[in-house]
Amino acid sequence: MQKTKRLLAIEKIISGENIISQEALLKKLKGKGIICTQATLSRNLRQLGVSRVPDGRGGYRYALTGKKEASPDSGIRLNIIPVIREIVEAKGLMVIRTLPGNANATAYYIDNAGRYEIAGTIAGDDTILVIPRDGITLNQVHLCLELVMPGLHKQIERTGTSVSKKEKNIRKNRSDK
Amino acid sequence: MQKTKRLLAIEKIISGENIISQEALLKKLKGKGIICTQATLSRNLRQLGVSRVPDGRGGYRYALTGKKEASPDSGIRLNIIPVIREIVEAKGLMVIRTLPGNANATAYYIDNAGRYEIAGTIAGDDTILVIPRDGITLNQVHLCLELVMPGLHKQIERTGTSVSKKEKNIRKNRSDK
DNA sequence: ATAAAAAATGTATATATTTGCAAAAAATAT
DNA sequence: ATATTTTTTGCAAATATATACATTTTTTAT
Repeated sequence: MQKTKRLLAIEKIISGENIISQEALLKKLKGKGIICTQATLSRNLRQLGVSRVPDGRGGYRYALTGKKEASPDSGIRLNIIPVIREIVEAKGLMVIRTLPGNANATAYYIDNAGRYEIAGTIAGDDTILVIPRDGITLNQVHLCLELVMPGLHKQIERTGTSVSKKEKNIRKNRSDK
Repeated sequence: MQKTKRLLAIEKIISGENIISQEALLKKLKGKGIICTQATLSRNLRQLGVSRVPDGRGGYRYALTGKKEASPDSGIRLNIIPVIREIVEAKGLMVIRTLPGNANATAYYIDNAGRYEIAGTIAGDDTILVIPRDGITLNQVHLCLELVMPGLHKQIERTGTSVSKKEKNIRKNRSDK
């Protein structure tokens, strides 16, 4: 997808250079062969959690805030799903089983998505505990994970609930905002 | 000077409420008898290092960035506190987020305090799950942690639940600087 | 493969924020 | 106290960013 590539490029540029406006970023991207409009950039920046912060010298620059610095390799994004073996719900929590040794990387990935729905994750060797915030249903967490890792549920066995049409609606509303 | 008073009021408002635009802030100030134009506000915000950050839910809010919190009173500061970034309550549990790699040491520290209120802790890389004993409220756990790490809540953002009276006081004191 | 639904994008425009400039207020010097 | 310099402010205008809407592209379902 074109968007993913652009998002990664934006993260990279912003964490490495002094970008003072969306127009400036637009040009940098152009230099990399990535072309879009300022409007798209505006939307992408919001999505990435990028904000315009005072640089302490009377000006402004764009910076990644709230979320972690650009993840070095993007490859993990595509490979993250195959290591997930099972998703189990219990006690209002979600337990994700992964291939041995893969829990941490996966949890790290989930954390990095910076989703509000997820209070936090804890990873052992092959198990991740996902703790939803109060007021967040497990279905919402599923949707959230699906957003973070598109295609996830198609591949993974899910124990404990079933996905309904209602869920789809929730999802729709979410992304509409 | 009028300006100083305004700057302080701005900080206070922004750290306590969800401000989504300069216009909104303008009104809040007006409610406190502080009147100025949006242009002045713009200048003040830059001076304060306040920026407009994506709120993760499709909107924006103003937030203090790049500013260290005032660390006034107590001389005794356990160096464990600075690694704690956030405390979230969820599902009757408490999730403590730390700087990467610091969860274990912190959890160990908490365990060693030997508090009855805490059934146990589980730590990943940057997240600790604190499990209260049955019959123990999260507020009790907070108090407990405060005992173990005096000054903790003054420094840490707490999210996930409605705020108790006791806590409001803590917050109040905090923003009063 | 085709239809249906959802997501992404550009255009034009609305909204929000910043800034040049002149006036007013505050601080400093005489 | 008065003049001089510096800082702060409002106004109006410039600039920057966000968004409604229509359209295209991508994804998902049949």
